Amino acid sequence: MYRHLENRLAQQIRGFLREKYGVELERIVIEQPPKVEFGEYASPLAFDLAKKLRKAPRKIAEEIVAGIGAIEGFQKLEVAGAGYINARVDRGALASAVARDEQPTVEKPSGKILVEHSSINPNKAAHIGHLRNAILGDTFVRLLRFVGREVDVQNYIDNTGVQVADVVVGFLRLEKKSRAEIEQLAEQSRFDYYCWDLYARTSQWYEESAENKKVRLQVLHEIEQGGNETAVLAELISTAVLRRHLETMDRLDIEYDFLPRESEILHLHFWDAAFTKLKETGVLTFESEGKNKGCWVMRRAGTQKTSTTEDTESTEENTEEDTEAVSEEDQKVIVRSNATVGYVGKDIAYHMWKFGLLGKDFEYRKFYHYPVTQKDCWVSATNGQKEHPHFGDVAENYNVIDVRQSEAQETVKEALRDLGHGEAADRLTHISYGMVVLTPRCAAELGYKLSEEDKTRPFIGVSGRKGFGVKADDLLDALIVSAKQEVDSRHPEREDSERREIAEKIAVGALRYFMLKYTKPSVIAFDFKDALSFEGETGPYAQYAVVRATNIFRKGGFDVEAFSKDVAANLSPEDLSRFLSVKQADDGPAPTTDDRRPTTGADPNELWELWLAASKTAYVVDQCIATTEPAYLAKHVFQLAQMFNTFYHRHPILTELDEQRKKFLLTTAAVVRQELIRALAVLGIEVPVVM
RNA sequence: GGGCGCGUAGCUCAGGUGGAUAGAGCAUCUGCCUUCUAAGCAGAGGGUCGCAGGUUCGAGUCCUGCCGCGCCUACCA
Repeated sequence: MYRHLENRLAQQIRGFLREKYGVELERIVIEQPPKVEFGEYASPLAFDLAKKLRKAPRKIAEEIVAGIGAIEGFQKLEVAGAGYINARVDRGALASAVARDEQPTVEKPSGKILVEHSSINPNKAAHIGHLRNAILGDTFVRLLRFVGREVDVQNYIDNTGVQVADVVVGFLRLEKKSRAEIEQLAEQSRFDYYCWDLYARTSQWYEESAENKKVRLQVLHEIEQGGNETAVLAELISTAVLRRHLETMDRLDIEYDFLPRESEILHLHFWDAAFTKLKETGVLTFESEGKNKGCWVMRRAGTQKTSTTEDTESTEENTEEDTEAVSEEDQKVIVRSNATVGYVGKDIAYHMWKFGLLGKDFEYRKFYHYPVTQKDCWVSATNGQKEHPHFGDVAENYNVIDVRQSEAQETVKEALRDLGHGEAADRLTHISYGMVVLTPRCAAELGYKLSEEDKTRPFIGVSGRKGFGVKADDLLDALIVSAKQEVDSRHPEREDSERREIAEKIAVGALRYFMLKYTKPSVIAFDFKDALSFEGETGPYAQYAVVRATNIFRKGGFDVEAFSKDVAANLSPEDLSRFLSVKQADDGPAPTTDDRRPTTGADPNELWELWLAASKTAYVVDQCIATTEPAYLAKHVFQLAQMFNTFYHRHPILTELDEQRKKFLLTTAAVVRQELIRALAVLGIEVPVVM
């Protein structure tokens, strides 16, 4: 609603400027005033116009305000300071729209969106770094679905890489396990933990001798080739670990639709198809000498083309070596001299498939059934089921991958562009985010021995290879234990199973919020103290605000859901306006409020701020999508909860004597509660019945 | 060397396309549970926004140069 009004205001101003001054501004800058006393919107555009029109800003602002006329939904415009134009909305009308839950229809682009996230190597337990990825990705999916987009969630599984080979080596060489024994272990509830340790041990074992490292290459080769016992073991292990990852993420309400695996990219010859096209179009060039002799290489993303095919006429600058050559520095090897393709190459093929440009498709079979939502997650296969959903062929693609992959992502885009699919490249977005690292203190708490060098560092990187890191399930378990203690002491009368369920929701709320409150570029220095906190800017804080709102209704003998279903029925826009508008008492000082007993003379602005914040959710969601930054919504949820808590303290509702006012306060609580529940759901956070 | 990112309160972080008095949380200190649950509220202290220039009515925000930190820069995935 808030967004809607802003657009209307901007349009109106634009039209007026065109008519009155003949000026066309590409952007009408509208911002949110620092205080609600200044109105709901403010524009400094008179300052910009001052130069163009050679008039004082204040004068321009006055002319605009005087000449623009009435705007639907707005009370008036006014000039402030040296030339600000402040706009005041019709509070009753906006509040009424919020209460009616009016969502102005906005046209949305058509086409399916593919969000790829998680992509955890299936050779060990998921850790906190993977949590950030999955939570960021899942929240982005929820944001898109909130605005009505159709989304497919994919989780790319690299099941043929060295990481998997390492665990296979561990089982065969270090543990000397038989296939039957491995099968039995794979049945264990936390097989991924077993692999975590084994992977670290194997990595260490490689350091012992060059001989050991050779084993790794041999095993890797066998896996890639397929059709042998080693490949079967790799499949067995990676599938079991993958299943564990899905279980772990399901604990956080994170689901996937499709799991494309590298083994199928290989066996269904995706690369061959891509390679042909890449050669035809000259995207890849063969190096016949130099450092990369015998390789097929590509120009590194971001580097300049040295030769130009058409548009420019820089022939005079062409020197002999310049013809099609890319300097070695700027080369990215795609196909190695031994004719094997690197990971970027496979990624290019995969992305061609995503946009329906490869001319090939996976085969599919059901892999995992989500017990709660009853949905199925599909996996790629070489001979799949006949009936399956249609994946791929999407209009847009967002990849959630940490910042270290930025260059590789750019290379993929560059390849698409050079293949002549510029529009696909433009619709491929890398959602890049910073690493989750351990503070030295945290690493010490976990019992890791730090090298002298590490001790001087500000933080320690998580490393699966070294076994450094906090496992996702461990963190979640710790959060549940901590929440459970609190729930036990607060609600001893409830069943243990119910208390457990409540604790789980709190734990998930805490964890998801923790990962979302940092903006993407920020490196998260993980610390148990912060992550395990349920106070202040946390998920449980917002959940608690909702529970409190619910309690008002319960104690008052109202049915919240029934009341919330038709909140608007309680009050007319005029009633709302009466409670939310400041009496036009000529610019005197704002009435001072007594914090203790403000029941009668409350500041309408303070209540209005709460309603206004509640109206901004859709606006914030749009912003999150446009900037691929879910943290804004997390921030918004916290601010709304914070304002609600203040409101809650300042206005005892059930003891309110004025019936009309009581109804208004209840309506306020219902509206904010509803809005918080909705916004929390977009963050993937549910609210428990009690806390 | 090149590319990307970061540097704001003791700590962890917000500060959309330059705008009104730079904000939260944690930690510290002081109050508030016979009240709709204190996972809360009210208040206090705490800032040369890394440094130096520049652009202009106006810079935490934009430009340049430094300083410090991280990541990427493999015929590993």
